[in-house]
Amino acid sequence: MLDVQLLRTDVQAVAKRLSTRGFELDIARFEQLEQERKTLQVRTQALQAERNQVSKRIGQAKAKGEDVSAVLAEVAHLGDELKASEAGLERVQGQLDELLSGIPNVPQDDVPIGASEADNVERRRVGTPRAFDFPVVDHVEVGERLGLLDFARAARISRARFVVMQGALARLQRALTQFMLDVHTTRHGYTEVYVPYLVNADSLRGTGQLPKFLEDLFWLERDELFLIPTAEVPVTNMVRGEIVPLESLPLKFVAHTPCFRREAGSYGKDTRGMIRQHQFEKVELVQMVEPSRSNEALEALLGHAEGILTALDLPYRVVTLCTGDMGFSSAKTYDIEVWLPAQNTYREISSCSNFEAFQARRMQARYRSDKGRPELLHTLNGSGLAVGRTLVAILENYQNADGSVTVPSSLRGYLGGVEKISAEAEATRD
RNA sequence: GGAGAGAUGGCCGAGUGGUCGAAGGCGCUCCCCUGCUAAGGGAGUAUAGGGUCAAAAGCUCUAUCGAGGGUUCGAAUCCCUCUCUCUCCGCCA
Repeated sequence: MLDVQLLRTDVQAVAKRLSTRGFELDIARFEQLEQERKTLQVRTQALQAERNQVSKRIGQAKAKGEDVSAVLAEVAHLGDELKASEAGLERVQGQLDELLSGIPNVPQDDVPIGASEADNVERRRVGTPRAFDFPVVDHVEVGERLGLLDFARAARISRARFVVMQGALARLQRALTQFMLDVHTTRHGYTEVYVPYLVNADSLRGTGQLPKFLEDLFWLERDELFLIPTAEVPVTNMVRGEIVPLESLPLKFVAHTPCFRREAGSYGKDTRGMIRQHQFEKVELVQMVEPSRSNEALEALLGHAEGILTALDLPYRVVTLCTGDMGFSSAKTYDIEVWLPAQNTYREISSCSNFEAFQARRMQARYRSDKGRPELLHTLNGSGLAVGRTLVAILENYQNADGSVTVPSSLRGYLGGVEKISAEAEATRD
């Protein structure tokens, strides 16, 4: 949520900046609601003040044993008037909140302006895609030939966009998760947290998934809970409604969770394979920092995510998302895209964003500044990394002509020293 | 799931219809005193929003005693619903 003060003082400038991301702010409506709000609030508060004063007088009079019927008659009219005024204010405030919570974050000045993915700006490429001397196959074929990846059964158990993995592949996913968590906790200074996978609506409002993106969520209506679409939701909401001491900053959390997404509106996209699933594993990095530090924190966080890819020796590139492609709550986002040889392209494997105070304002997540005043935190997060897609990248980039998959050296310790996953090894294992 | 008890400021804790944003204590900040330390004295110490103002300061108003609703001229206090915590029983990983 944007600072309403900002809109009051310079709505034109805000609207202009929002238009760069394809959002048209209804200025007339905002100004009209603000006008109404102001009138109603002033009137309501004046009536409340009057009521309070009279009530106080009644109390004093009664204490002295005086007759209060005259004063009571005086306030008789107040009740209905106040009630009507309060109701009006509440209605307008509600409309204002609705308008406000539907406005996306304002992009930072250095975010490239553009309409879509096509206008994102590549920032750097790291690693060289491997040259294959045999026809590469995609991860689905790699996994199915090994007998370790099964979409048909998953569909029977559940429905489309789910997967069953077994044997060395299931273990490889677990190894990846462990590896990522270990790197972030021991080398990058994050505190590992374990969090709920079912969250309430307030948490989703806090990080900006609600009210706009209900369609993308799995919703357990009976229990008024939602399956998390990302660990960002429970982890960021750890500080909702809190005022954290300055000394505790920056807060750096890493969490491994499954993520659940309905993928409404993406029916034709990525229907094959594990790229787009209703359920996938992710290791998420979240930071809460002082406002002046959030941009350097974003660069650092991006580096932490990249560290996983370099350790796995997977080629990738970093792109700065343009205004039109950024997420609703973000002020600046970098995507990391990993090389997928079978698609002959780079695909998103991490998204690192600075939300500035946008989420913190919704959550009322604050810290006590050196001036002693509570101020809104800046929140950031990024995948470090999407485990499922990392698995895809390994299967494709590390595939061999004989159908086996080499295990990246940094993961071997997590797999009991196994160097290669092959059909034969699977057939002979205990 | 059943029975009971509770939720007040950074913390402890008083407050069962009136001058209560809330006694008292602890903690914290500033000042004074004390040649160190200890002790003592004084002042201050929630959050959000509105109005005034170019802005800030200041002044002023409103809201908030777990959350939401209700009764009342007036609610921390009475009523209803919900959430959470604790104790006992049951069940369970």
